[in-house]
Formats: sequence, C-alpha cells, structure tokens
Amino acid sequence: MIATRNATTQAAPLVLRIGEVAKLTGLTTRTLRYWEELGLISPSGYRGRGERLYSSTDMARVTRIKDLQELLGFSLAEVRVVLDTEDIETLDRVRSELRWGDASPDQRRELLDEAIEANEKLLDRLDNTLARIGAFRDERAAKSIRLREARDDLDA
Amino acid sequence: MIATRNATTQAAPLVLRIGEVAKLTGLTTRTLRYWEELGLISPSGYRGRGERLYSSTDMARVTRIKDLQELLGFSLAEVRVVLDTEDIETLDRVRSELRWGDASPDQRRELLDEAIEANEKLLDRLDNTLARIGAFRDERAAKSIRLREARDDLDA
DNA sequence: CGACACATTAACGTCTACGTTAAGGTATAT
DNA sequence: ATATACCTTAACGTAGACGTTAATGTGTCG
Repeated sequence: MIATRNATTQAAPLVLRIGEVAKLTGLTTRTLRYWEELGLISPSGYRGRGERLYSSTDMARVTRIKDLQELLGFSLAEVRVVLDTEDIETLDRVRSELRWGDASPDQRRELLDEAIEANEKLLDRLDNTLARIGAFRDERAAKSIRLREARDDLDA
Repeated sequence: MIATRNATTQAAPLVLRIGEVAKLTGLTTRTLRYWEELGLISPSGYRGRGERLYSSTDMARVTRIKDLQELLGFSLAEVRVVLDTEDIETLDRVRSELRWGDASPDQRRELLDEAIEANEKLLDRLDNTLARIGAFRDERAAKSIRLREARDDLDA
C-alpha cells in the first residue's frame, strides 16, 4: 500500500511496457493488471492516457510475487502481507531519515520489531517447508534406487 | 475404539470413520469425499449402507495427497499422476508375481521404465524447488541480520 | 423410547485467480 | 490513409477445490 513517487534523475531507468514485462516474466498482461488491481504492484509511471511503464524495481517486485505464489504456494492475500513487511524491512526506509518521514524513535522501533518478528515467522516457515520437501525428496531418491534394482533384476 | 463386525484374527486393523480421519488430518469430511469422487482415494471398506471405513494405508494415502497438494503446490490432477506412478513403483507390485498378474516381461520393463522416468522427473522438480526455496531462505536470513543491526543502531 | 451424534447422497453456492471478449485509443510503418 | 501492433477500461465467464444446506439414515446412551 506504499506508493513510491520518485522523480530523481538516475541512470538509464529501464522502462518496460506491460507486454514486455509479461514476456519476460512468463505472466499475462491480465495477471499484471489484476495484481495491480489488488494493490500488490503499481507501475512507477504512466504515459499518455494510462499506458503503464514498469521500472526494474517494479520488475523485481513482480518476480517476487511470482516466486511467493508459485514457489511457496502463498495466496495473493498472504503475498500482500509478506510484501508489506518487506516494505518496512527495506533498509532504505529503515536507515534513511528521509523515508522514515516523521516517525518517532518509538514508532520506528515498533515497526522494526514487527518486521523482525514477521521475518522470523517466515524463516521458520521456510525451514519447515525445506525440511519436509527434503524428506520427501530423500524418500523419492531411495525409491529411485529400488526401482533401478528392480529393473536390473528383470534384466538378469 | 470401534469394533468391526469382521471377526478375523488379524492384528487390530485400525479402522476409522470419516470424521475421525478428518480430525486427524485437519481436512474436512467434504474434502475426503471430494477426493474420493475424483478417484484419488477409496476407503478400503464400507459398513452398513455406505459408511466409509479408512484403514491405516488409507490414512497414509490421504496424508500423502495433502502433502503433495500443500507442500508442493500440486493440483489434484497432478497428484493423481504422481499417485499412479507411485502405485506402479510399489515394490509389492514390482517384485511379486501375484500382483503383476499376466504382464509379460516386456510389459513389466516398460512399466518400470515409465515409473523410473516419472520418478526422475519428480526428483528433478524437487531439487529445483529445494534450491529456489533455499535461495529465498538465505536471502531472508541475511535480511534478518540486517534488521537486527538496524534495531541495534536505533538502541544506540 | 427419544435424544443426540454421527453418517449418507444430492445439489447448489462460493472464493480465488485469473481468461476472454468487447469497444475503443495511439503510435509506427507502408 | 489505412493497416498493424500495441495499449486501455469494463464486464462477463470459468476451472478448481471445496463450503453449505437439505433431507434422510443409523447406532448408542440414559
């Protein structure tokens, strides 16, 4: 829900149209617009009558969403939560006085603590998932061996 | 415990009704019936007018489906494929003449080869997934450290 | 015997995450 | 100037995976 309105003159901004983003990410334009509709992304620029322009950070956010969704099976609602805390976690916002705006030290501490806790929760979930998938993998690897043995038996 | 009408002298077969399976697995009865409707499971017994009875192997299959679905994000259609090859892979069927029925050696070899290939494919997918989640985890772990540093800075 | 807790099938409802037209605007090439 | 290839919003459609309700049956407890 944090919109970034940046007008700084950086080096070559890399601006993509929605179709290019779609091809690069393997998503559809419909999906990109849908995610925007949900407030998960917002292209950092528009041209003419509403033509979306995506920066490289926009791209990063898009692929992040895709990863969270496909890799970890998060619903878009869950993705939103992760992204929100991720916004807080961004060091630019954490360290830069400019972007912390008028937050008091106590407020900053609170936000940070929230972000830390959310991060730990996610880490735990990731480790848990890794362990379970790992176990499944090992099971499958063992089965693979037995299968080969069985075929060797057949060939003998 | 539930006494079956079956008076076999086997070692206590562990028979559960659908509600008990639901509680043990965290699923709903609706889900269990739905999976059965799709042909993913079939309780090994019925009592009276259609009351489902689940054995421990039924339970194993149920939790397996749940894992494939939740852990790996498989659709129920994909789950079906995995389970099908898993059935072939079962050593009982592979080694026992009884259960291979009238399959010729060539047919057995073919089935085995199919199963082996499917298994390798799944293994690759698992390794790929593990690697990507692992990378994500590492990213998060690094972020966790930076967050703690940021809080330390605030406290200082 | 009735209450209650559980089971059954059947059918319709719902949520998510998009897909798919429809109707039009804009920039570039021929 | 018109064709082509993009883009836009708006709105309706859909597949998957169940949720929910209705109408009914069955077994056990007090």
